[in-house]
Amino acid sequence: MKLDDAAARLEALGNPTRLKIYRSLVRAGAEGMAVGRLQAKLDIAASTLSHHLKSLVVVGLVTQTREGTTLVCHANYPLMRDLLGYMVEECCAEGSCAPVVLPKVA
Amino acid sequence: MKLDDAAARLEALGNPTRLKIYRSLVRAGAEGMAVGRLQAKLDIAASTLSHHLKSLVVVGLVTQTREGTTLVCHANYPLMRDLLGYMVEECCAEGSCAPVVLPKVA
DNA sequence: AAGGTATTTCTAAATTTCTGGAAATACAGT
DNA sequence: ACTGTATTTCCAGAAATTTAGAAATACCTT
Repeated sequence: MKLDDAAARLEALGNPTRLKIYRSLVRAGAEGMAVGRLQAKLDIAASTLSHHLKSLVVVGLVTQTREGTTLVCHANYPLMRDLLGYMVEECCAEGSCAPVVLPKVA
Repeated sequence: MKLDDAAARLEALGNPTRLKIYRSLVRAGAEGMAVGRLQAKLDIAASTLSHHLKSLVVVGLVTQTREGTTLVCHANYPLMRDLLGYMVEECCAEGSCAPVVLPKVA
């Protein structure tokens, strides 16, 4: 991962509302969560949520799949893993925040 | 760590210039790096650098110690560890980005 | 095609961020 | 006290973000 990409992803997560969105999607697990349910849960305007979701989708942290009229959102776990891996590799010193072990996905 | 604090720290790192600053400080290791050297290395205006450093200091990711007229900056490793720990705990699902092992500092 | 639900896009206003020149401050040495 | 180096603060402008109402679009059902 390039530094600029990492920064863009950190920026996407660096907003309380978007971090809540992302966390909700992580907790929703593999089945994900529809935009509408996300909106009810977080109690924000639909257009506002849509903008925030777009920010997360653009940087790849969230993916969306249509199911009829509803759009289901999913946290992109592998990308988060890569991002955390980048942070550990580039922004941690041995013996302080590292060693952080990031095992390969089976 | 609270969600709002995590978001604030991610936002601080979510800017290419600030991420470069932080990475430089990590690589500088325990002795840290003076603001002046950082400025020469990154080739940005002194006032711009000062603003970015302040952002990092405010959220606790960077600490500063005076040595005569020069200000030496240090990456706050334990806080980065906490931040990564938060991300793993709150924003990772078992078996996907987790398991990420964050051993305690000795 | 008509109607209903889900979501996005348009538009806009308030706020914040980013940048850096200029001036001010901090500290050391003479 | 004066000079010089290091850094911050003041100021300002351009650009981007955040928010959300209103209108538009997408899709399903009948």
